[in-house]
Amino acid sequence: MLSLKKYLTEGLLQFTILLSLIGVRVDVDTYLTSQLPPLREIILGPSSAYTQTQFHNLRNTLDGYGIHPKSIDLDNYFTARRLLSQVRALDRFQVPTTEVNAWLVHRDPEGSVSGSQPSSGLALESSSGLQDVTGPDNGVRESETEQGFSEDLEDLGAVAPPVSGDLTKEDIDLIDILWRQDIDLGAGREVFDYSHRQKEQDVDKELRDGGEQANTWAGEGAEALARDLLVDGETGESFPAQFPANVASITEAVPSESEPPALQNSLLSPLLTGTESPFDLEQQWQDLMSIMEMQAMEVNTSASEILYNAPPGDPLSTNYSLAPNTPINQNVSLHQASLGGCSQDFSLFSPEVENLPVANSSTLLPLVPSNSTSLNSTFSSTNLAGLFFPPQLNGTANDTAGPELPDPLGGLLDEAMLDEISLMDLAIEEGFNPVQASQLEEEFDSDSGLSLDSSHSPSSLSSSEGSSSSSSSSSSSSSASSSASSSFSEEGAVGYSSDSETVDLEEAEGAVGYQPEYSKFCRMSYQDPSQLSCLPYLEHVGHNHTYNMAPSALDSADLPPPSTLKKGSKEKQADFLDKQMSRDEHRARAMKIPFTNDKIINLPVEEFNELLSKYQLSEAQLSLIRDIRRRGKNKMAAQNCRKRKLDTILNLERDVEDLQRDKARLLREKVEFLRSLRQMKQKVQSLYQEVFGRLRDENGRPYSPSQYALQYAGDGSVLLIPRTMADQQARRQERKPKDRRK
DNA sequence: AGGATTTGTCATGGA
DNA sequence: CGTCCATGACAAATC
Repeated sequence: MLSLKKYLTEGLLQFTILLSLIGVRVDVDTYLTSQLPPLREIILGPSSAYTQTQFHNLRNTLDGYGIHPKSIDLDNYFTARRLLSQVRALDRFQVPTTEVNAWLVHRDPEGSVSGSQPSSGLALESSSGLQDVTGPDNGVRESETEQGFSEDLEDLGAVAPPVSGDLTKEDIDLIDILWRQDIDLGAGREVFDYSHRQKEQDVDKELRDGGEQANTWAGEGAEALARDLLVDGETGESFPAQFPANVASITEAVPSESEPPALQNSLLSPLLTGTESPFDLEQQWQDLMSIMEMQAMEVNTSASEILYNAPPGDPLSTNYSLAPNTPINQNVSLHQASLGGCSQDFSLFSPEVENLPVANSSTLLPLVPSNSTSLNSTFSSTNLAGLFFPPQLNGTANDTAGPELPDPLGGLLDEAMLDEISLMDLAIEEGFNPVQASQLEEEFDSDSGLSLDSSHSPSSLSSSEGSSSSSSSSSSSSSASSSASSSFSEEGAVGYSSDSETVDLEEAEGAVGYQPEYSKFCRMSYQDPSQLSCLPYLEHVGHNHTYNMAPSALDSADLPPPSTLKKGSKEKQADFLDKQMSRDEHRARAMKIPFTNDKIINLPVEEFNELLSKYQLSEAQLSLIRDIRRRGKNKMAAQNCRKRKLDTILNLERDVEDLQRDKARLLREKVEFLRSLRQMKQKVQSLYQEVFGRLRDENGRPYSPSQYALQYAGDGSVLLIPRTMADQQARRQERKPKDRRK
């Protein structure tokens, strides 16, 4: 039965922690404060809450070596520590959300930049990037955007934020997912802008010059593309069969770029390097922002030259310098914008271009001529690839390719972030209501972690009480353990006399006995006089809860009734001292016990027996002495026990508060995260539509959204594929996550 | 007077 | 087996 109690207490505590953190719906505070019988009774109830829990065991086995196992204060300390660590562990478990949230806050287009991060300019860039995205006149603003781009580079370099070194894998995964959205989108868009313009020119020339389009591209540094174009036999679409040869020439301009084909890598590289410490999220975001900026500007050689002239030591410059030069497929050059990333730093993709699956599948229209063999492995390592980017083009497909194309991004987002979103949605639908969210936001705007305490149980002690309790507990243990050797006043009340006999006797005169108001201040500090320090002037007050008990038969002989009316001060003093004495002390005096109750009680057994042997004591005396010892020890034990109970309750209270704080914080973070996610989704969708709308087939006609869809491949390329194929791939892709989840 | 709280005590069980 | 300790339960003292 006892073990069951212990189990219940401990288990329920943990269960409470879990409930409050897992189930948003479970409100521990409600259970505790609303007096719902079951939980409250179990946790705080008269029996189980007071039951000694496994704290001892935990402490002794984990980190309690060398410490007296029965020290109350240590109970408090270790319990608090253990529970706190649990909470923090849970918090750490939630870190992904936290980290991502912080990151996303910066990209808030409204410029709601968290104060803790120094990238104030970033939000502005973000907004401008958005404007560019939606702006109808991207091409017109060529020059200014160009300038802005270079400025951006400087800014980005200046704002490079500190690296958050302890990102967990979940962090990185989530970040990468979000990163991919924007990167891919921004990339695709930027390329499309360029492609679009190119297209318009080239189409005209094609009509005029026939097969001389390659020459047309020479000026743009893209002549090789035309060479490599393949014509899809089914659709008639032209697509690059392999990576453009001109990339090499472009990369030459990059100081530290050694591998020419690394251009394509830049799209994914920021993500892939998420696991690499030196690359921080802020940087990634800045990259993304800059890419978005780039999409509004004209990509031409002059711009590239400017960029390339950036100091070689500037990593940002080198990173971004690649983007303008991106070779562009005349049909669909989605990938170029995505190459704005840091190819130099993250040349993860092998230069050797594996033959695209596209080549095998004639129906596929690879928008990006590049594909990398190392991509799949790299991505699988980040756990992202599977989610977001199907390893191979024909091997996987997104949900995007719905028959009626309404949400082309659905696949990108819904599938890629299936896990996260579903979890969050679940949480939102089940346990999270907007009212709560807004409340949370309001509460946390005040930056007060304790804002939830308004609903706190009235029984909760004030912090001062708690602190006094804990401080008292620390000193009481020493008292309990060392009191054996300390002198004990025979006149003082057993258990809470001062450690000085003379002080007790002489100064107790001014004491007024039990004073409840003081006892409340010095709660739980009755055992050790030193604990009265919270009220120094009470130090000498014998905190004796003297009973006005009727003298027992033994006492009656010797003890004058307290009501004896002798006016002398001596009498008064004796009277008072009598009152101060405990029953056992009266008895001891009555029986003429030759030593103090303090010794009787606190002496070790050997010394105690030694002491007894020194005197010739009657059987009654011996019996009384043993009773006194037993009762005295039990009294202290009872005090310790009650103190422990109280500490346990206080700890539980504190734990509940902590959990409430954590829960509220997590909820707030979730809200912010979802908000950012929503914005991202919208942005991605608009970009997708814009990109798709700018696509033209070889005849200059736009693709029908009902027949084609853009697909994001695992290597960062974007493909234009027929809907039917997209459907198939989507179906195939649906099964994968389930398998993986097993 | 009576409820609530504090404290001491006893019985019991585990170490 | 004796001792010590923890704790539930009870009662007295006190507020």
